[in-house]
Amino acid sequence: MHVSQPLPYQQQQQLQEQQLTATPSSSRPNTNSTTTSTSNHQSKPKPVNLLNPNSRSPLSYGAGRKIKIMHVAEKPSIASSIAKALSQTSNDFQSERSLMPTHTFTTTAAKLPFHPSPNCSSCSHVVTSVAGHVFNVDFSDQFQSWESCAPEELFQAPTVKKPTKGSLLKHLQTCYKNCDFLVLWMDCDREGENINFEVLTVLGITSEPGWSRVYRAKFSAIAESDILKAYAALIKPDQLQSLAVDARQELDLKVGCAFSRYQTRYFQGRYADLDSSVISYGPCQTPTLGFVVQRHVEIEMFKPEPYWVLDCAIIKSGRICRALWKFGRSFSKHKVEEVMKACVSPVLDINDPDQRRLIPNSLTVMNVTKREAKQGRPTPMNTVAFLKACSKNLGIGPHAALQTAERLYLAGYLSYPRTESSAYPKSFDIRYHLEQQANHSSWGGYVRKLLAQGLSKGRGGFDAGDHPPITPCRAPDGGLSGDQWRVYELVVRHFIATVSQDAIWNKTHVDFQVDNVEGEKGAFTLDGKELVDPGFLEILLHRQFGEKEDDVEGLDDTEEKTLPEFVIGERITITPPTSDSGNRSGGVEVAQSGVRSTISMKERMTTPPGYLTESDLIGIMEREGIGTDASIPTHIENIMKRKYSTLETGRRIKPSKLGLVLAQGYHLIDSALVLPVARASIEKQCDDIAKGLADKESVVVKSLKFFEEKFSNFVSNIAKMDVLFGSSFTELEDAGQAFTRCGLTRRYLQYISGPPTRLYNKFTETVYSLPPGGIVKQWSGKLCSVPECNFELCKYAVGNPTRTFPLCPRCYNEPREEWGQTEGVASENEDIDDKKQRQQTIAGRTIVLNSPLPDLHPTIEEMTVCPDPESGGVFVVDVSSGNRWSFVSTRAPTTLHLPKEVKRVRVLNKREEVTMCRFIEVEFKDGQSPLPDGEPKHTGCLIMDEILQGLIRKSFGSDRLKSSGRGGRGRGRGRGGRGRGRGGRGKKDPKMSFSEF
DNA sequence: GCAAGGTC
Repeated sequence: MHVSQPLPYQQQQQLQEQQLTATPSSSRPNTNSTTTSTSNHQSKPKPVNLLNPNSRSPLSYGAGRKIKIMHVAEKPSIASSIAKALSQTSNDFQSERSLMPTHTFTTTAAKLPFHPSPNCSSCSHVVTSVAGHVFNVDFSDQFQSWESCAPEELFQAPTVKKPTKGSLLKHLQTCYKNCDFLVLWMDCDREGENINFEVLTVLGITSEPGWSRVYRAKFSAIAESDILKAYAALIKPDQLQSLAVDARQELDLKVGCAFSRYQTRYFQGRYADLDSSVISYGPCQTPTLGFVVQRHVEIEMFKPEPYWVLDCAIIKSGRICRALWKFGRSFSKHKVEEVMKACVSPVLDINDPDQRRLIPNSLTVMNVTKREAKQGRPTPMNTVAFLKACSKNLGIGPHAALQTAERLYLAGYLSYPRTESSAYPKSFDIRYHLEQQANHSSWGGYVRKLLAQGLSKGRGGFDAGDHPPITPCRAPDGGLSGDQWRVYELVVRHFIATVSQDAIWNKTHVDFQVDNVEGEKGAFTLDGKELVDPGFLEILLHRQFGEKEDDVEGLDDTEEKTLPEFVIGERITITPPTSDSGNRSGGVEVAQSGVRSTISMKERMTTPPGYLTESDLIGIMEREGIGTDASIPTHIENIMKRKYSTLETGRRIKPSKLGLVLAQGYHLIDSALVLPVARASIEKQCDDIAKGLADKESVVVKSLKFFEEKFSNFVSNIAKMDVLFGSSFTELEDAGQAFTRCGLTRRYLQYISGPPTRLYNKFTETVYSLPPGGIVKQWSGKLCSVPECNFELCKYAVGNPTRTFPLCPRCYNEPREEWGQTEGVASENEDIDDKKQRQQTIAGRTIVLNSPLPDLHPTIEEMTVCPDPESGGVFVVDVSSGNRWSFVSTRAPTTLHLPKEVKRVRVLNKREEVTMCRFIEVEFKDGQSPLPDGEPKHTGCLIMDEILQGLIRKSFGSDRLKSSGRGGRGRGRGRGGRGRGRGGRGKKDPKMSFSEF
């Protein structure tokens, strides 16, 4: 048999590079070496039949020697469970807290056999983890900008996978060094399987010989025994499931972004007061909005109608009990009147021999049943139940609840908060977790009692396998307060309740029948209940947790209601209502025994349903398959953030004007866009991939075509939605104030305060967006220096201290390549997390902290006094109208201050011969020239002229709008990374020196 | 300025 040797690290790197170079350049990213093309990820070069893992047996690999195995889990907590379980027999266990906690240890083949290499002598293990997905799917750089293409082109645009954290790739590659085998321990679901293949991509294992030494551990719980069992029965990663996720990712991205870009552009180009920076669309967020709007429509459509009921009051033993009319209610007043008349009319006394005497009618007790009823203890909580409970009982929204639970999890107080399981796994040590709670001042006593008398088994629910239900796993210790404490207490009490006794009620049910009215029309019932044993109710603060026992109706609260004794056959006189006492049926004899009843008719109105509560919405989303336990809070948060809906009292969600017109607009054009079916169809297609019934490529092609058609239909019918917008929002031409002049029409542009802020020319119907973050003001009437542009310039003031730059509305929106970029080029390996840290955003939009015009834009060039080597930008004259002159860097919060004696600064056309920098002319205020000879003016190049340098004081601001405490820009991200010589800002001599030039 | 899905 062929025995393959492990690939040394360098060779693995080469292999990966070869694979990357083998991909067509058109679909490859051009800059980032860690980026791989989606379409080629996992599929090229052609691996040795991935679907037939046994195509090459590794059994004799490593025979007789020590082998090294790398294990990768989806999150650090699982990695540590795995390490703990596998290292039981080892005595060299070590944990290292690097980027991801990494555990190493050695085991012998005798004590812990590794089946893929049964004849090795021993195994050295390295166990580490990722943190969810390693890559994020996005469009390639050329399709990032909204200006880069028409939205419909996004359907066919190439996608790339960008690392969420670049340093993680290095970490994994380092750990894999010299490893013979790789065992993947991601969560056992589709996403986990996809992450498996992401790790394989990172390690460059896309073909033999690496593939034959890759295994997947399939575990259904994270107890030691489950881990060992999975380790003993390793399988191969399932590429089909992973491909299903790839397909889902691509579809979500393309459909979401195409619709979002299109409708944002369309409506923001027409209406001024949408109050949302982006009009997003998504296969989860839009149906979520749809549910909220649907309820609104139900409420709006609701017409209250009068209905009538019979109200029966039974007075016995000095108490009044209200019996329910078995018939329910009727919308016919006349019918109810007739029944009531029959009920209260006197009847012939059958005991009267003459059959002439009238006596009042009676109710007869037909039946009295008493029985014991159990109210079942609650089911263990999964994420969805937890989120509902937090919203309902604590008034904490799903987003905040999950965040809080996550913090509690990381601090060790709670088990993993994202779980589908609502039943304790067999291996879960309930008693152990309960004992941790036995000393608490509020519930310790109850817990001790419970431990002594014995626990009940967890009731109902479903064990999804990967995580137990949400449970406390650390004793309360005074370290918690506020919402963290409230959430913790809720989980603890609920946990205790799940293993407590059921509550036991004594329930009484009494049936009454009006003597001469047959059937339900003449039937009334009375229910009472007494708590015999509170069981779990004693520990719960929030009685909503109590679950109804199936066969007990009306036990949805814990109120006791005792009834007087009734005996079968007992007859109760019906007294006519006092209002009718004027015509008491001609001297009817009324029984005065103290037991009597009245029957009266009540008019009521039907009432509309309320708006959906968060809890309702979570329930609907779960039922309709919109989002996952982990993502449901995000989708709800999303429709709030985008101003599609608002949170009202009682944690009810009401659609906004914008949300309403969107959802109703989709209904007018194509209901499928707002119903859960779009999501369902994506899911269905992906299911087929996972099951091997369809191949990924053709599913993606087919689905894209499907959504592309939906998109084009949407575009051609957008007018239908626009009508709704028109009646709800202000059109741009009716909004805003005259601001600066357009260079094309010489008419004033209107300033739309937004969000987003923008300028609008109603004659050309053109929208000019403005940079977000700073303040845009009118200026002097000076025109843009670009030939033929002629737009009036504005001022853009940003940062602290404020720097003010010129801004041409048109050039900002239509930049030319020759002017260069406004954003410093990111460091070579910048990943998504780095980028997030570097950027500040307002409502999702990146704040423009520097000059909005590029440095080579003619207007900027005219004002440029010298380069700013530290940032790669240039210094320009600050255009604020204050009386102090300064030069500001276009790419960093750096300012060169001129003294207050300076009256005016002019940038001349003349350039210095060596530095090519422009000469500047400084003019001093009358009699205030600091120059030795009192010269009123001085001209020179800022870099070469010592007098000018002597005048200048340099200051550094903060890059951040809000002070973050860290200050500074972190790593140098200047263009090309040059000019890092100066460092240590603020500590330097404030007088600037250009000697380094 | 865009999605949804992992998780930190």
